[in-house]
Amino acid sequence: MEKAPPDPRADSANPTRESLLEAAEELFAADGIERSSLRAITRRAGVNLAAVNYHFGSKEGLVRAVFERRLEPLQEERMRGLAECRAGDGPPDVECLLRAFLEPVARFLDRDQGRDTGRADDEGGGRTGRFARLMGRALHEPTGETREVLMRLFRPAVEGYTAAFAEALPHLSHEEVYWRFHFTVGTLAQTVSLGDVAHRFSGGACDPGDARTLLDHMVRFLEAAWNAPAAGDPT
Amino acid sequence: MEKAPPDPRADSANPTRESLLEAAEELFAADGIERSSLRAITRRAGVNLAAVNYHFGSKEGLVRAVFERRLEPLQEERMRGLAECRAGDGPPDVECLLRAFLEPVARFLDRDQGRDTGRADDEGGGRTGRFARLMGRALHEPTGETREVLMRLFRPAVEGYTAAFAEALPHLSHEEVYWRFHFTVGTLAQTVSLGDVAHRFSGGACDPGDARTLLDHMVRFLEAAWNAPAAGDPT
DNA sequence: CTAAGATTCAAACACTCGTTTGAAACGTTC
DNA sequence: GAACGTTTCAAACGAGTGTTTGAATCTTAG
Repeated sequence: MEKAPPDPRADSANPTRESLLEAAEELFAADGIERSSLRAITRRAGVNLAAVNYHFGSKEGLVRAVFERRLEPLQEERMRGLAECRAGDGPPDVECLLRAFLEPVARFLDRDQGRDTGRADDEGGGRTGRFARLMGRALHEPTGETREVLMRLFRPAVEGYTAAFAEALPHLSHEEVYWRFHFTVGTLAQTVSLGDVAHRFSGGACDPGDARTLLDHMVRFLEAAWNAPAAGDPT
Repeated sequence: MEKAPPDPRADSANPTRESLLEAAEELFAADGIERSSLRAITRRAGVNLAAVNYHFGSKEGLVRAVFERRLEPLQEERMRGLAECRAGDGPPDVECLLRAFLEPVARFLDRDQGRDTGRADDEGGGRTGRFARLMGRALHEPTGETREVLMRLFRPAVEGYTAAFAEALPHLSHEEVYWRFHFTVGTLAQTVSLGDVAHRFSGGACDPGDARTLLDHMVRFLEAAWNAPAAGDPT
């Protein structure tokens, strides 16, 4: 209230804002949010230190903007995919739901983000996309406000998809649907943020940069998991 | 090399060491490693600020000690469980492997840690066990050396269990076994460190403090997932 | 051209961090 | 009880943090 950032139109048009978001995303993904100092971010972005507080109000505001820039379109895409899975008459299909939920993230896993980062891939990242690692990591950073931002951004998709899964698998209890959805998110988060660990442990057999193959692995794994018998079911 | 900490015998007998490990574990779990300052830790432990550097050499040494204290027995327990699953003649059973791998962690989820912490359960922590949350979070903290410590502690279990899963499901490729194991760890990590999110999103239906029920949910989910058809398999 | 507003900049501020220091207190052994 | 090594303590150090400030610069309109 007392110090709203001066964003008259926080659109794309501002080069300083954009380079800050780019640099912050890179460093957040590489070193974590807390370890990335504003001095390092502004140096990388080639702008003055005070620009962060001028354009975003605070470091927290920058963090929020970084997440919103990526997560809002991602969640919208998820909601569109959910609507498509519901296009038919009967209950939605489990595989369709899984693909609609996972695919927008898998796209981030590809070496290049599909975004206009200017230079192709500088030394900054590892084997997987920058924002992919950042997203997986962000869930586990307990910073109070960041967590609230993520919850707010995720909530519509969580509610929409759990409802759809409940329709697709009507024999599952409310509790079980939520646990299985939680497990699904865990599978995704682990893969997205720690794919390089799988690469190392597997001796190179697992390539987290091959988004298509990885997505197929995940869908096959999770589809069978969702179709597991319910709690009291003796099958 | 040049400044080895003076641990002649780093055993349990030292009260300052012990209170430091306790306080550090609590704060690391609650606020994250980086956000927990040595001043806050030593204040909570009721010891002098310099005690950390005296007993552990550095903050990094304290972090390492916190993880080793819990993870070494946990991994040993996992290895014992793995040996039990292999007691029979045929290939090991998938459910047996899952329970042997997950159960030692699920124990940490219970409100009381089941460990000899002296007092039963002090106020520390939220709905799930302290160390449980810390473990899930630690995987995602990119601190260079902490990560190496965790990799070293986890490696034997990873190798042992992936080999056992490969025997249990011989139709799976090397790559697929590692990915599915990776997904399994993700499911566990998410549950362990973000169980309260599931609690919130589910409107209270999911209780991450009920370790037994939760373990059953996970095993049922993951067993079906492991039994999913292989990559090229048209079933 | 000039006045007004938006943006950038170097410098400083107030603070916290992990670590170090050197003296005090402690416990043990001769 | 004196001497010793171990452990604790208050205080400070130097470096790094996010943020603020006020003047300089750029942009745009009257």
